[in-house]
Amino acid sequence: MSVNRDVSACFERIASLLEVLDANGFKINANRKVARILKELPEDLGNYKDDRKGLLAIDGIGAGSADRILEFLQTGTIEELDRLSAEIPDGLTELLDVPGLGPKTVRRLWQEVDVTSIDKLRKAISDGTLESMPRMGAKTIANIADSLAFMETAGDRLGIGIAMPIAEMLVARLETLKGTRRITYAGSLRRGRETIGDVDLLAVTDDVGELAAAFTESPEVVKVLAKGETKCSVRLEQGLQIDLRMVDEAAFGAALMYFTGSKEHNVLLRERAIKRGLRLNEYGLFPDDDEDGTPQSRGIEPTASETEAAIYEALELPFHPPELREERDAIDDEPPELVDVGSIRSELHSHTDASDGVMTIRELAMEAQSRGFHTIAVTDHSRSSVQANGLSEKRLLAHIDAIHEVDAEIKGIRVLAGSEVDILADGSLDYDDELLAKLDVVVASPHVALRQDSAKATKRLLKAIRHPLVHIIGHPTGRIINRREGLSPDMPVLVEAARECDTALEINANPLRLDLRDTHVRLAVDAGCLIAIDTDAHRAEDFDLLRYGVLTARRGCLGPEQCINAWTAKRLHTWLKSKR
DNA sequence: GCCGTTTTCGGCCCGACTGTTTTCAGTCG
Repeated sequence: MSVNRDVSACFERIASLLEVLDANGFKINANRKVARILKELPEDLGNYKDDRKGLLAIDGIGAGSADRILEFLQTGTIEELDRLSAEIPDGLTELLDVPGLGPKTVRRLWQEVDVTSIDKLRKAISDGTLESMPRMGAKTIANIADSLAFMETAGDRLGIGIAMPIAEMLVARLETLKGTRRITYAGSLRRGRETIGDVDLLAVTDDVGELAAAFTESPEVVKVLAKGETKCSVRLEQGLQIDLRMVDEAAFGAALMYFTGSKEHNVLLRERAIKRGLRLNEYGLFPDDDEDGTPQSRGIEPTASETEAAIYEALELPFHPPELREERDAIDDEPPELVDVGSIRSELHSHTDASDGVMTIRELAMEAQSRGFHTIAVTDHSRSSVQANGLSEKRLLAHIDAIHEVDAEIKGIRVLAGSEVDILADGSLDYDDELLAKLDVVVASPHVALRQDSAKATKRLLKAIRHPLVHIIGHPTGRIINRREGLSPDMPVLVEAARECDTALEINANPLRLDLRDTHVRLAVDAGCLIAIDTDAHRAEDFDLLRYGVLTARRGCLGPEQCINAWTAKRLHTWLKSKR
């Protein structure tokens, strides 16, 4: 799949180069859109080598892009990219990554003072060259210097597992202010994306001054980026940017919709509004009278504004849950029924102190019961996972007995004996079939050889999927977000085999993993696969991670029918036994 | 560059904030 990434990077670079050259903005956007599409594409672009028609069938890819993709697949390069690169100094586009520097400024830096890289920019600040430019005052220069310093320490986008608790902490604190009537988070966090660039908070308050002050003076704030009548922005210690927008109660729905995004979803909604003689902005959906100035500033009554549902309805569209507001989600498609945290009734992947967890079997079972589950599967590591204290065959046999004892003791929940069995590099499993057959649940997961090539990974996982004693493939790619790419198997092939063999694919809910990822879930759901959502709990509080898995599932359109954790005990146990 | 339930040409979302300059351009989301 790295070819997807490579081609996507080419289009992103073409867009940046065009931007600095002051090309047509729509052309720039079109190239950037193609870059996004290719980055998210769950199938390997290599499959399109002889399939121009297939490329053209993808929304957003036209003849020009299709030809350039094919050109890259055949020659390893794109002539247009080489040509544009030759026109522009090498380091110039990296200047676009400096917060506050846009294409216009970068172009001026290049042409007026020969600043063509971040290093040269630093020098131009320190030696005073920048001050000589028109429209380049002391504040602007100080902001650029600050951005450069920030870039040195800033890392990747934050994982949702870090950003969500921060957002919830801020919401809980600002909620207690006297004037605050409502406050919630929006943005990519509300859409449940696996990583978060910045956090958007939306509030209704009777006292703008109080809320703005409390927000910008929060102890975690290291820099106030903006502080206006309706919008404040700050940066926290972790490098995370938080935007706070304050709106009128009557416009809350429109604002929530607007700040939840995605940007691309908003654009589609606005275009829809225009076609219907309406105008949509963060203040509401208004009749468009073609006059100058914003409708809200001219006292025009909105057609809808108080709730998101009212706006979708007025646009004659089905309501879209936040998780289905990405660029890939068609706006006129009726969203299917989705799983939610309340519909999850079992946990099928968990660890005890027999391997690398901290709970005893009994503690684990009691915790699962307190969460309202009808079934908990105890799935400690297998013998090859030495670092995780994996169980030898002998220890596993004793463990199975211990699990059965607890199952007999505790009423109200079924405690199943299972194992998280390593899928070895060649696709074979870490225990022999005779032992696997004694287990109620087999979760087979890759833990080693996670850098093997795509073809080998596909073969390896196929073998595990087709193994008649395997119920679930745990964290199928083994990726760790921002840290390890993991395997890149041919997903369409895997999901097809999983459907045929009635083997479930796991969404590992740990926010560091979220594996399957959302686009893979969508592929698996469309193929008719069974999906498990498991927390991979090692300690009691890990059960709280379930929500991240559910968000990912929802982004992949997973409904309760295809999610084995949402099934009744009877149905789940019948399915488990069908593999015995 | 892409797209079509008015279009194969002519459109392509909308507003807030900052900084620098007196009316707005640039950036961001």
